[in-house]
Amino acid sequence: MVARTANVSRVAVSRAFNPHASIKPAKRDMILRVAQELNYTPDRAARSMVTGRSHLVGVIVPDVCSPWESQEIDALTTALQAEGFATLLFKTRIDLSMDETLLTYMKGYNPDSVIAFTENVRPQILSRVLDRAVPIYVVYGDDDGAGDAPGGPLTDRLRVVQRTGIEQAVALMQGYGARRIAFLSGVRQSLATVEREKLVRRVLAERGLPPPVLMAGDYTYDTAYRETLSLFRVQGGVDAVFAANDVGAFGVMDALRHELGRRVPEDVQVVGFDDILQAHWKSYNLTTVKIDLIERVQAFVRLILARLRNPGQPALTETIVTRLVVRGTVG
Amino acid sequence: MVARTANVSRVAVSRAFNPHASIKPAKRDMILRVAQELNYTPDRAARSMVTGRSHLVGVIVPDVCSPWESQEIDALTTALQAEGFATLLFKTRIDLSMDETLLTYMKGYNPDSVIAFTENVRPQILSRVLDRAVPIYVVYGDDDGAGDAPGGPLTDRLRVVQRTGIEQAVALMQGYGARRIAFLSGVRQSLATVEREKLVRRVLAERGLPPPVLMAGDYTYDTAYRETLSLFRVQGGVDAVFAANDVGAFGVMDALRHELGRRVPEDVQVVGFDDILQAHWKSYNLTTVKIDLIERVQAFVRLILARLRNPGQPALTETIVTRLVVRGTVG
DNA sequence: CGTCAGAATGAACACGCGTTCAATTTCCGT
DNA sequence: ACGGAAATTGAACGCGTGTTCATTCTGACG
Repeated sequence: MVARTANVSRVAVSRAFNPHASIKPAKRDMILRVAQELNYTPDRAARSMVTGRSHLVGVIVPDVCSPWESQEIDALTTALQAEGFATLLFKTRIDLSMDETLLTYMKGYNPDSVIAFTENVRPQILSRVLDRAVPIYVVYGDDDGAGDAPGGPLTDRLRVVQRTGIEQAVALMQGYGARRIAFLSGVRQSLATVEREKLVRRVLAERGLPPPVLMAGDYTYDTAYRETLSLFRVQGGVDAVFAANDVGAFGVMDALRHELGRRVPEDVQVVGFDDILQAHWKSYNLTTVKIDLIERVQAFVRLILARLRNPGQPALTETIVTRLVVRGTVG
Repeated sequence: MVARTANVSRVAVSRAFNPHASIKPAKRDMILRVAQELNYTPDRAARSMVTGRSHLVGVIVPDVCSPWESQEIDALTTALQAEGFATLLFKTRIDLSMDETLLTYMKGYNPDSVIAFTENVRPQILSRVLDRAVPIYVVYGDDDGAGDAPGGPLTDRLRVVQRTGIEQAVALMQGYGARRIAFLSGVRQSLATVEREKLVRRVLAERGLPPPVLMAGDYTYDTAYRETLSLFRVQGGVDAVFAANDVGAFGVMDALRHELGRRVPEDVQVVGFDDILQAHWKSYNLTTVKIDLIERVQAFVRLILARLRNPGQPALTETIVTRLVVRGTVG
């Protein structure tokens, strides 16, 4: 024990490690020096029992492999680490089903906050299972459907405005002559993809274009590849494909180029969604709707810190806006 | 409190949640039912204080974005979750420098085990900072350099045999006529890449081939792209490129095809390392040396469980073997 | 030198749990 | 019905902290 070695009380050691505690500077320095020699660190578990702060942030993700999610986790972990938090990572099943067992399991670790990238879990469930942590919910719709009802569960929100980027994308495609546009969806259960499809349909209608040809994807490369083959072998006249994510767009492009003999963008235009790092790889050079990762992660951190600073305050909302990044797959 | 609601002692509640405890089945069921209604879960922090088990596994990674690492984290998290552990994720700086501050920081969470994918941190440091957890160290060399000295720090090891896959790769390239082979390295500080380069040099010599032309990479696409341009614009006669990782191989291929007008594999052969999910994408269809992710993760979990079952036992070692996956970038 | 406010100190307590141990109950065989 | 072994129970304790509160020390001012 550090206290005995330094000939001080155990309380003094505690104070030495807490910046706001009242202790004589010389004494603090001495204790910290002894602690370092003894390789002592305050036990976070014991500390969290008395402070009620675990300094853990639970992150629930369906698929860490996905470039978009891994890049988000990377940025988030970096940002959290800078603020003194650690990332506690959990995985749901690939179909986005959020097992209530998993939430109960996570609750045991007493995270200070929870971020669920699995959009299909209702905030009601999240709030019911977790007691102390206020979950952060990512909202894609204009109507958020998260149940703002007073007396309802307290949930902070990050709203992603998808309409801006989608409008720019459709305008660009139309400007280069696209008329018959297909939409490759993501996993059906994903609220993000449902909203993307709805917006694409709406924007196309507003611009006097026919409704989108629907392709049933699941965010993966392989499914996008197969769907593209079966669509273009049967149906002609599709000028452009709007994919619900970048990886899906890659699958579309590879099927078009390497199996169907079509050129991108000369024969078929392709637009993706997310702007993952791979989107600028020369083999794809993808024009895509960007969700700014830095902005998004900073918004998460702001929400977490604000909520922890004042746990009782009403629901918080941050908003980020998408925009089109123009590269080489349109026009 | 559950105990009061169910009219039992607090001890009974504890026993109800511990499978090996002695309690009448009917009583346990009743308590668990009441607990569920009250949304009660044993606090892991409090539990870890008395059991000495946190059920946390610290994972230290330089770059979650990298496909290889994200895929490994994904598989590892799934496997750990199945065994009742949670992944505690930490990020080092991109240059692989393992900050001792980070380790001290992590120590506070009291992880049951630590896996460091940052290969340049010496086990001595890892062991000195962490007290309870026995770290797992990934070893790529034939001579492991981890300091097996008795009295040295206790460290479990996962040995990756890289020679097998490298021999197969070189044999295949040579079989298709390659003679002058370049090697694109990874980050200089990475022990994995140092060993890969050493082995490539050795295998080339054994097969009567000239030593490799060295390209200084850092595992990223962009650097690989640039290095390829500067190499092939100056020096002719390079038949093939052996990249230290798949993403680097992608950069090489894109530079060759989209900027230098060379065909792969007709003009230049390319081989990668890792076999990430993207390696089978049609734009690349990369022939690569596979490190089997499932085997690797299972080995990690075996090491963790074995060590926890018997904390005092001598150092454990698991071994996995690489092999070539033949696709379309050679021959 | 005396006084008093503010800073510094340490004893006691609580956080929520698993475990030990002695006391009590249950169960089986006769 | 009885004895004894086995199963079950609950009080007390400790894990390593931060915090409260009463006490002691420090230093400045009159």
